[in-house]
Amino acid sequence: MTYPQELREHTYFSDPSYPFNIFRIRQEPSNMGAPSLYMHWHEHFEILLMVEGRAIFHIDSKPFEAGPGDIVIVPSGALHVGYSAGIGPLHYYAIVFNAALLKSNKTTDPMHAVYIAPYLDGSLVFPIMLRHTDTTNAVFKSVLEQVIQEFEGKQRGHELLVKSQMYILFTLLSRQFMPDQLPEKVKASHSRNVDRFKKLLLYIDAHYQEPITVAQAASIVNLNPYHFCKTFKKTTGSTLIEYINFVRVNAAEKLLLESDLTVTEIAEHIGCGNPNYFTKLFKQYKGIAPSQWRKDALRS
DNA sequence: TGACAGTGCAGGGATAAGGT
DNA sequence: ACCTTATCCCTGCACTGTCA
Repeated sequence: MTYPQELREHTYFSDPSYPFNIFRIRQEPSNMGAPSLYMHWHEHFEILLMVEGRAIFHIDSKPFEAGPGDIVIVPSGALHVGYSAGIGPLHYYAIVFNAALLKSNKTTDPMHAVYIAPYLDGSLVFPIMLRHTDTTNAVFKSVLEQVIQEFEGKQRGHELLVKSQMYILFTLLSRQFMPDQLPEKVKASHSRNVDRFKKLLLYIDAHYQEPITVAQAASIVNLNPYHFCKTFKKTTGSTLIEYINFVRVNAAEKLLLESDLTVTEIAEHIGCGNPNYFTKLFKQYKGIAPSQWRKDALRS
């Protein structure tokens, strides 16, 4: 089970001069709606390549349902979260890279300035969803598969080949989509709410051990509680309580793995004083009781 | 964006049963 | 004996739909 929580603030790049990484996310058959991608944002680009199963990704307020072969492009700085949309296994790749990977060292590179730079600095954006049924999807998918193969193969010089492939991908995307840009007004309409909620999510990450009410959360983002509930759901795809519980269960997962605390102690530690309720919650999100999850995790 | 009312469910308490 | 899990029941609050 992979919850790339680490993607949010400190995506792991083994070499700072090569800001590129690929995460393979595999999720066993679970209840529809099970979270598959921790809600997060970062200054990097993220491209999701669906392999198996179906998932719903909420990216800057908008839901996108994706199936095998679909490509999801998460723009730099976008708030995003993913949920399983089926009961079968879910498998996809998350390709994460910083704009610095493709930034030209040459200050006067007109081709780079025209075709690449506008997307790196955010003045232009690609469409978020590239369906497997789109005629051009196969080309982009093929490039991504080569990137994954090269990255996983780790042969000598793979860094340069991956970088070259990403140049090809950006250029092909730019060739395809540059004439069809979204108006600036559309982009601006979402950015305000997203920025507001980033502040709140930081607060929740730091205070999930404490009770957090809707009223408190609403005051952090300067909305009244009624309007807050709707806007939060619209922006993130989940309710406030669902999100807080998800953060708590993830924290519990870490404690189960890395500490000797009892289930009761962990329940208290994550702000869930009642161990009965904690067990119920954990099972709801993970499909298995906490003690059993610990046994399975330590065995494997 | 705010307010209101109705609905649903999160969360807690109590209890019992099973496992170590 | 202690810990963990499951189940039932109740209360209060979160959430939604609607209207202004």
